[in-house]
Amino acid sequence: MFENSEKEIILKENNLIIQKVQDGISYELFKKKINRKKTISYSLHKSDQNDLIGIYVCWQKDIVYQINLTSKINLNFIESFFSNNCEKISYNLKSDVKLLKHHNISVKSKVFDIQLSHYLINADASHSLVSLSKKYLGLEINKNSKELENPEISNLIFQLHKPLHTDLIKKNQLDLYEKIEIPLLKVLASMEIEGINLDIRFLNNLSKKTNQKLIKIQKDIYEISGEEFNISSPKQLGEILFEKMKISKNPKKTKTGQYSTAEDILSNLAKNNDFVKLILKYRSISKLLNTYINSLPKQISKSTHRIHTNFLQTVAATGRLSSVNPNLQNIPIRTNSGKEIRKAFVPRNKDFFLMAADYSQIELRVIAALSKEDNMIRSFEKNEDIHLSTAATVFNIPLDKVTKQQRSHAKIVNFGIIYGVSAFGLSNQTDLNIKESKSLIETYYLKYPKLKQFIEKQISFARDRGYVETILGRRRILRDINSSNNIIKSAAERNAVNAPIQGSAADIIKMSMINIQKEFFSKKIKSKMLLQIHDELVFDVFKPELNQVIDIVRYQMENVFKLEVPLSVDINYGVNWLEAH
DNA sequence: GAAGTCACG
DNA sequence: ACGTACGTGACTTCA
Repeated sequence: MFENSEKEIILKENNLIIQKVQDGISYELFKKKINRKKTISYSLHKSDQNDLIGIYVCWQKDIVYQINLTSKINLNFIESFFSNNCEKISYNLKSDVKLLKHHNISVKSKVFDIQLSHYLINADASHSLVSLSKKYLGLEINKNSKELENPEISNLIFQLHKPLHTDLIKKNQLDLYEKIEIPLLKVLASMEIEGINLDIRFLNNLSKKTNQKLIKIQKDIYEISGEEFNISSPKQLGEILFEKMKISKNPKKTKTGQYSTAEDILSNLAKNNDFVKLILKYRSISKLLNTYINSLPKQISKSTHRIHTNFLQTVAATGRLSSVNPNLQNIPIRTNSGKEIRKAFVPRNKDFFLMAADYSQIELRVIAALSKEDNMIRSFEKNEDIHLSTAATVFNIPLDKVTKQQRSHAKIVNFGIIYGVSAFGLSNQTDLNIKESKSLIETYYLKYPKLKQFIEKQISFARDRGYVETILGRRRILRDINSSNNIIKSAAERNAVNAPIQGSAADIIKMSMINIQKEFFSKKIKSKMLLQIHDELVFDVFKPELNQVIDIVRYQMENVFKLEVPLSVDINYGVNWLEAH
């Protein structure tokens, strides 16, 4: 019906027909037609300033309709498009949800996200349209994904919908996709739109003080070394330390043959060398200054005056989220000077607190539950300090006889279990030599036999099936699990143990985020969820709601999924993120 | 753009 | 006898 209309422009490129839908008769017909379709793919047309100028839609291979916003075809059309019954196929729906929200439009239709669905099929693989078109459609596209234009995008994602949907079912991921990832995307969109308040004046002050410290240390370094050089250059620093000053007999080198000046190496050398201490001091201060103190203020939105991170839902191979522009999942906490930076993250105004809710030892609880290691489960049930009780168990002594050092060793082994422990790695992390590390690990397995069985079971499952699974059935494909190269195979075996643990913890916090948001909505809570940092959620809490919010968050986080161990959550609040810890 | 380093869980 | 912890992102230097 469009072909005969004089008003439409028909373009052909690569067999793709692009039909412009104009004001008047063709638009009216088009609207009726859209409402009869079952599935439509779309791609939002944005200006360089990220303003919405139109939309491309596709419901038939190689035919794309272009609709530009005009006085007649306005946002009402976009709103009804995202409200009707027909399923909308998109690529990176979260970014569209945010843009539409900006225009007060919410997505009510059933949706399918190409990128997100493939993340569940194979998280390690590329989810770019170019890769997916090759894998599922056999198309060789000689462009990189950034060069694809909107009409091409809507055409490709229309064709990708069915094969991806089929693959989701085949890989048993549809439930996880529909019940977790799709609802979560909307939660993340709200959190990103909300943003977090930053105290710029505090950071500016901190910047001045920190900068002075740095200059002083720089001067001291130049004085001792007898020359000025770029301390931030590992190459130059290595030459000063290991050639000019000869501070080590057998300097460790990196894989490219350069002297390694990494922290763990310099820390050892610093024990009896004040110059190296100064270098480490310089390094840590310049890191804080460049990555956080001076950078975060530049990321504040001019319109909202807040920091809006972007949570990436399709990057981490285990099912975790990641955070970019800026990364708010690696804000310093471990050192005293690092902690200062957390004070810059503040509530939206005086009527709010910043509140943090942390899962306590969630990964160890997960491994205790999955392995059904009764001894460890009991420690969690009794709410004991898990590293202390591990030390008591492994060294066969009462809890109150455990030394600091024993607890610290137990802690390192506990983490080692999660990562895939080795005697070498353990001896690297402790003052134990390889022999002592080996015997510590053996004793550990002797006392926690089911943990050892669990590890073996994961590896044999992976060898059998080629993947491992989380508590919600999220898969990580381990193609190297049967590799003839031992190094590669061992790495895959560590992944077979680690991925279900890290991934199950990710499943759990994702579920709780969805439930918390739902509760906030139904109880008309004004407080907002702002950040997720793997085992922690951060909230802007309206003061009158404090007790109610604490109850909701604790209940939802602790009861979201029944494991054979209790889940425990620590909640704190205050006038900044540091106080909320 | 890769390499090295280091911030977090 | 081999080389190692699991998962990320950002910054600086340098070819």
